[in-house]
Amino acid sequence: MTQPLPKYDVFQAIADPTRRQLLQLLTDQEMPVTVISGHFPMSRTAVSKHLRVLAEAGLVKERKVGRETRYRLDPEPLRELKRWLAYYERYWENKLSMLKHYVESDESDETTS
Amino acid sequence: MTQPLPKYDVFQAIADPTRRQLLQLLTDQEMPVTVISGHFPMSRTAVSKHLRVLAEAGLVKERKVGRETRYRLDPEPLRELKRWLAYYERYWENKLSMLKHYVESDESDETTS
DNA sequence: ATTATACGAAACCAAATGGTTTCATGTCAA
DNA sequence: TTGACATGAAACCATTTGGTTTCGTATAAT
Repeated sequence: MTQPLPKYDVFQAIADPTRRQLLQLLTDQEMPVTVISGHFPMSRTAVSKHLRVLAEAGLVKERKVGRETRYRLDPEPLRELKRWLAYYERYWENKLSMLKHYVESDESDETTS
Repeated sequence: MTQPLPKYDVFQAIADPTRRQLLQLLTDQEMPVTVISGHFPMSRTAVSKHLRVLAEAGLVKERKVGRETRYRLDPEPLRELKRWLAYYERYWENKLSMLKHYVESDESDETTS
């Protein structure tokens, strides 16, 4: 009940460039925190925080193995992004519709004044 | 030269829910600031700032008409997002590859220890 | 000419963000 | 058991962010 109400959504999660790099890095490999942070010019703790943000957004899954925590990509939440994007896709698919809208709103005013 | 070096990229721009609503609102209509801000529970100035962020990311275009500034959607920068997304798409297209990766990285360790 | 409208700029503020360092804890290795 | 390693939690800090209010200015309307 009362879902933990994730603090971060996909949109926020991918807004940060470091987090996007993290996703890319974890695409093909499940990796422990220390190894992951080795790829970034910031402290392990900082990377760890980014990972938690990604985890809250559901973009990575963690798994405890001995004393280490391994992370791997879970692209599932990107579906939402895909759907969001699909809505606008038709607008660049044919620039015609764009132009149409532009002209229409333009006229609707010029003719009224 | 030396491009104004846009302060906001698409990822940041769409991270904010208000700005996503703005995009949606401007999808079918070119609108002046006052009208736009009428759709939001915040000050006109606040909306204006969001619009500037969107403009810097190239997601909206502004046009001065008399004393008003009209904004309209420009979905072009969303192509970049689309491309970014395409990279991950294959990973959810078949969960098989995901599982494969998972098992592989799992074994590569269990068998080594 | 005067007033009202549409807007941006500026100054300001609280909260969120991205980073740090330090400390505590659990697990592995000698 | 003793020490090293892997990690998260906590406290802290500077900057950014998202919002506000106030003021200036350009354009439109009377």
